[in-house]
Amino acid sequence: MRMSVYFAPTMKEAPAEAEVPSHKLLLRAGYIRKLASGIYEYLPLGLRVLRKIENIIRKYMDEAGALEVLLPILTPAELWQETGRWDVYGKELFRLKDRKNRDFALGPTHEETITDLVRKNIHSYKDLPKNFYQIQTKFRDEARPRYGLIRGREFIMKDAYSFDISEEMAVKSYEIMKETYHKIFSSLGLDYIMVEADVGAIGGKYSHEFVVKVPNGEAHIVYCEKCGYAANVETAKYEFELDKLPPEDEKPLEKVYTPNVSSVEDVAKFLNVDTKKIVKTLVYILSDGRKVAVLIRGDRELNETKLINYFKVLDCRLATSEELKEMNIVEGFVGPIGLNLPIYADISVKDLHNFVIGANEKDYHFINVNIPRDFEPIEFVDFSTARENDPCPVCKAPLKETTGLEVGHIFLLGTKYSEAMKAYFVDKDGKEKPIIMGCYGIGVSRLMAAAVEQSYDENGIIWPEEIAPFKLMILPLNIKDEKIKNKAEEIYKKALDLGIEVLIDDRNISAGAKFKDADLIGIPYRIVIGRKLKDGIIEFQKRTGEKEEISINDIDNLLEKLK
RNA sequence: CGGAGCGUAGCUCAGGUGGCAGAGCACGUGCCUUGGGAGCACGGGGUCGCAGGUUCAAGUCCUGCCGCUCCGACCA
Repeated sequence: MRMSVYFAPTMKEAPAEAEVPSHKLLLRAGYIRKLASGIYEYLPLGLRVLRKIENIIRKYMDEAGALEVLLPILTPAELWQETGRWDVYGKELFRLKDRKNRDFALGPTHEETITDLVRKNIHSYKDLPKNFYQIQTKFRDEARPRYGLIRGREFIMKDAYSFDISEEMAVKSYEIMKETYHKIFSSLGLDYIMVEADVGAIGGKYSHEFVVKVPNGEAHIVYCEKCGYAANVETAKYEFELDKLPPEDEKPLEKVYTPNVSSVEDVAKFLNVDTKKIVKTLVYILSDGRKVAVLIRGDRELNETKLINYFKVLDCRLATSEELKEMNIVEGFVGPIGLNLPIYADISVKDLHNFVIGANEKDYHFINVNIPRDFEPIEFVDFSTARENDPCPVCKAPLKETTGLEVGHIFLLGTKYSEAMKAYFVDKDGKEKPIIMGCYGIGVSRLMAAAVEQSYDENGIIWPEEIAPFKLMILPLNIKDEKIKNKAEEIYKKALDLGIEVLIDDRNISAGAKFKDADLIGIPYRIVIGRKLKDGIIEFQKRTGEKEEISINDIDNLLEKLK
């Protein structure tokens, strides 16, 4: 491709609205443009990257035996009503009406549609297993689109759905997808990690996330370098046995005056005790209306996902100041003794001695509290958010913490959708049974951003070779110099003949501008043809920084290597 | 959805107390230049987000709306 006729509008400055590196660079380098919040146009360069990513995904999905389909984006409300998600999905679901006033939704995901296809066309165990996938635009009316391609309202996703005759076979399908995802993400040239994940609202038995490691990512994960354990902090087990304080003799319970001292830090300072000996009492309202008190050691953070899962509710939240007042609870001095609420405790509170709690009275705390002498929780449960240096739940080595971007998520769904939508098959024994499902997503457009987040410098993008829009860029520094121009054209033609994806900057602009644009766009390899041509020398550069001067006689060898 | 901020040329932004719409970059033409976003000259480009109000006069003050971004909640 020739830059002189291409469309890659670069910008010296990033638009003020762009905050994160991938957003700024993809805009500046002419890969994308914004149409509206969370809605982007893919320019020629951007589309090439998308296609590269898609093709890698396709290759491994096909290899795994998955069958590519293309489902409608526009889906009738009836399907969503069947599974109840028309109501549950909420405002995130883009809804619209047709001319006859019928309700439709723009597909945010396609469990309903694919299950409908399967129930209408697959009836026997002989037709199973099946795995269908598609690469398609998805719509979610996000409350807060952000970070460019990372969280959009319209985005491109690969979604796949497996259908099996038994739990055992479904697990097998799941494992095949897990392997396939490993192949895909390593082929994309990305530094990623697979972690255990929460199943979330989509439901199901278990789930893994594939997370590209980037600084300041949205996903918080802990992992063990020793044994390979890795999990989202939402779901990572807290191994408290190794985090316990040494046993102590019980001291007599005492109420102490702690004027205006309520936060854990303040109480620790005021009473001169370790935050590990202070116990926070949090009052939560569950989505089914229940109110509970949850105790957790002062140095730990409560994990609401674990709370939701334990109480088997959809959601939970901390009680507001007003609600506490209505319950006659003294905010800032809440404690389990004399509290008229069901009391649950995080395992961090177990075997804790002589600790501090609120006295349910303004400006007072109890010290030297002991379980079960002074009160007894209903149950000790793992409610803690895992964090760096916690012992690994598998091998006890200290965990590492990192952040990343979730780019893939796989779920073993079970029969949630097949039962709701009556997707049954007749088994060998003649009995009708629900099909066991799995679903598997990859954020294609988000991957494009994730790749940039992982690999860039102050001058621009540094694409992994696997997904770069072009492999080679040729820079004739002075197009008015016939010799330079002709040599560049000659190399360009050779590269094309060899099937190398090559971009030549044949524009009549200054050398500096060509270098700046080339750095910004981030093509992995570069041949620079300038002054030294008269000595028979051209330069071969990698976007990562290495440069070497080579003789024009070695060009054929060089191109052969790039093939 | 809660909190904060912003909206003036394609982009980045300046335009105290109300008084002729601005700069740099980008764009066009010409000259010159070609190893890190060169220089000179000339030129084109605006519904100052929208609507209403106050005023002799509004980019500027007031009200409402819209859009965009950030923090949080949410997020298969």
